[in-house]
Amino acid sequence: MLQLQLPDGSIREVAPGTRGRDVAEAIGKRLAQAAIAVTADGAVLDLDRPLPTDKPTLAFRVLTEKDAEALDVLRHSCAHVMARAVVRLFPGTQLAFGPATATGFYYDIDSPTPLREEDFPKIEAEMKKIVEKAEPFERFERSVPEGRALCADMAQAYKVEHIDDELHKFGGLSFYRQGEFVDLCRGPHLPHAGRVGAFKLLSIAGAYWKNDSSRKQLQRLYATAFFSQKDLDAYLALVEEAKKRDHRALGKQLKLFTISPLVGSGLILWMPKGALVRGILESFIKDELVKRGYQPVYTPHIGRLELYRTSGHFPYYRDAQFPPMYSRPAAGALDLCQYRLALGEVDEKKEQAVLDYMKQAHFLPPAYVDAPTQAAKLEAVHQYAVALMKVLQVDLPDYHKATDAAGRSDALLKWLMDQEGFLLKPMNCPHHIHIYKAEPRSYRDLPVRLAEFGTVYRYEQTGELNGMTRVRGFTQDDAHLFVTPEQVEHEMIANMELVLFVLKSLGLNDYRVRVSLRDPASDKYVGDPKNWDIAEATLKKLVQDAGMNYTLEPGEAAFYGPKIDFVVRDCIGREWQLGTVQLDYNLPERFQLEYVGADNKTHRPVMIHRAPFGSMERFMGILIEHFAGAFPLWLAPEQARVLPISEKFTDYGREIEAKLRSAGFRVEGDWRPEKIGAKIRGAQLDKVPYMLVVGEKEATAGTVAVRDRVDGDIGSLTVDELINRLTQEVNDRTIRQVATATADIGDAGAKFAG
RNA sequence: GCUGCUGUAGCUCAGCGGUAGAGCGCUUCCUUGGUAAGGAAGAGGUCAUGGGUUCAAUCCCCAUCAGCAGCUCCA
Repeated sequence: MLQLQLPDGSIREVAPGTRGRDVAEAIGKRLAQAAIAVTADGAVLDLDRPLPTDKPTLAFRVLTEKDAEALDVLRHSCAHVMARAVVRLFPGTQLAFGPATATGFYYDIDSPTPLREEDFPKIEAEMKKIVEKAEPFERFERSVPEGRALCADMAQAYKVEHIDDELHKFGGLSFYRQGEFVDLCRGPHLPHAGRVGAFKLLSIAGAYWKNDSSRKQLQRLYATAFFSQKDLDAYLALVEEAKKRDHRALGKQLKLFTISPLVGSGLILWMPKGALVRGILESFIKDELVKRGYQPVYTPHIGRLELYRTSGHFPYYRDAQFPPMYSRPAAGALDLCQYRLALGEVDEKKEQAVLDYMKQAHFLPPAYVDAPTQAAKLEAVHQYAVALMKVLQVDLPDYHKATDAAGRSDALLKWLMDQEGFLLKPMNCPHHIHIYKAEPRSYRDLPVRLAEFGTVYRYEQTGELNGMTRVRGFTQDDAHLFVTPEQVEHEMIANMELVLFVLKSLGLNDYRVRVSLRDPASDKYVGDPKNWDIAEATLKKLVQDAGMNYTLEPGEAAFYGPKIDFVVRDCIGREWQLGTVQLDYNLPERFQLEYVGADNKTHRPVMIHRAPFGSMERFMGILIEHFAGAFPLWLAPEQARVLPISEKFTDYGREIEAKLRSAGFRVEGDWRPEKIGAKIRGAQLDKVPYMLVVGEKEATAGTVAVRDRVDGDIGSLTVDELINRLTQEVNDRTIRQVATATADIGDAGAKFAG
């Protein structure tokens, strides 16, 4: 017998082979009718699937529409319904993956006739027919060879490939049949399609097969489903609400920032109001840094190429940087040849990256694109380099002596190192390193903490650019700490505390902590693995000791070291890295940093990179959404607006404005010949924290009628009382209003694949 | 970068193979009012840019630029 422990704690004994549905029926008829699926020890199972017997006791629960897991089941089943409709309407469609997501589901498909959004009504109509027929989802199992043959019979090439790549490792395969539609799938599913209450197709986009950009791009059909139309409508309304908070829309409306194609995409122009907020944030953090023993420095926006060759940034992120600036034109062209030759034999993906880069730089050697092999490509580059050198009268005997790509690359690089070349700085660390190096350092000087609002430039792919959150020029509230190995832990903790202090000060309490580690399978990381081990162990210990909720994420580390990242979501559910603290044993090595220890010998310091805001641009973008544009008083670009009842009180209003301004507040007045209602509406829409209504009564009494953005009319105050109130609120950095409802449009992970 | 969609007044958007419309905003005038929209008049557009098709293109086709959604990437 099998023992089931029900949620109320009671135990129910059932025979082996009993299905979830049987138990639900035994408990009650209405429960059986409402049942969607069951859970056995947390695993969700179909109603008609026999309960597992490998353990004598199971925690058992019947899932109904009220349970969150049931919604995932519904959505996954709806994905099958959608796929079935698409296959009916577009014969020959190949199916890939179709999982439920945090807010809906998608199905990746490859159709001979690509789908378009105009097809949505047709697909939805077909889905409706399927739902109305309420056919059951029937599970059946096959051995791997049988299942593979079945998929091949159905001409589902992606399913076959997936079986060959992954699923063959498991003993058998499961399928679900619904009418004429059969799909390789792990399940679980609804008892029948009639349980799908409401659904809507949302969008269509490209997605690479198995998320690999070197593989074929499929069409991903996004949709969502709920048990009721009411829930669907509520979700869609929530999404609409959230979109109104989008920093790109609010930034425009509230005149915080703008982007001009003529200045360049991904380059933020901070308008006066946005600049004001940024300035306040900068002073806020600067004051905090000085208290914590930081030394502010300034460094230029560009640096010698050699600097970034040494740091590793230039070669490593070559195609994600603005092209280098050489004073001799020959150098620029030969630099590209060198880049190509240095890579030598490369994989398909890197090859594509090189091609793209050369295209972008308007440099494609003749015969390069058509060259059939790697060797032929290299030869084309070589011939081009020879021709260039001849025309530009560059004489490199070493180059001509070299017999292979590596030798030629070395010869070119040697020459290029002597050329004057600059790079827009992609990172601030090399500059700060040279401030460290500018004087001999003793262990007594350490930690040296150099801080700067440093603007860096990175050539992000066009498809990545996004408002203020992903840009090509941004300012980090950057600092580099040079510490002894013994100081690492203490300084790391201090910096995590600083990040937390910043987030807390702004009421950003909804973040997650990511410990970004290296991917053991990748070769992109530099430095001694031993140092990596030390660094990673240190970070793990820190977050553990701090009792933080964190996730370990291999593959997320910087190429020079692991990091602790603070990740927040925007209003439409996308995640962005804000604050970051990074531990680095590598750059000190590369730049030969030293200090003299108590033993009078030289030692190598350790570097900590950290930016509590991340970048001013991204932080501002997130902050706009966090407050829905309604900044707390200490940050509000316009803190109060004087609203005269009529033009007769303009003079009195001007007086109030002047008094508040001289008390240090950012105040404007609405002097238009409008009625008070219209002026209030304007101020509310501009999200001004305080509206100061002045008319006959106030002018006579020497007061102002204060209207609060949140609470409305709060009665009359004298100017002194008002100043006291505002001063208090600014000093406390009071946060009175935060936008809470985030529409989880983002994909927080697939629930049921297949 | 890839796939798809989009680009019309300062903003949000309608529109059509026969050289342009609304609402808001702006300017001026009237109104001088008490806590989310008073009234009237007016200004404002090379319909993203460059080619092509056509008697004729804002509309159809191509390219470029820019934006949006997603994928990939992110020091």
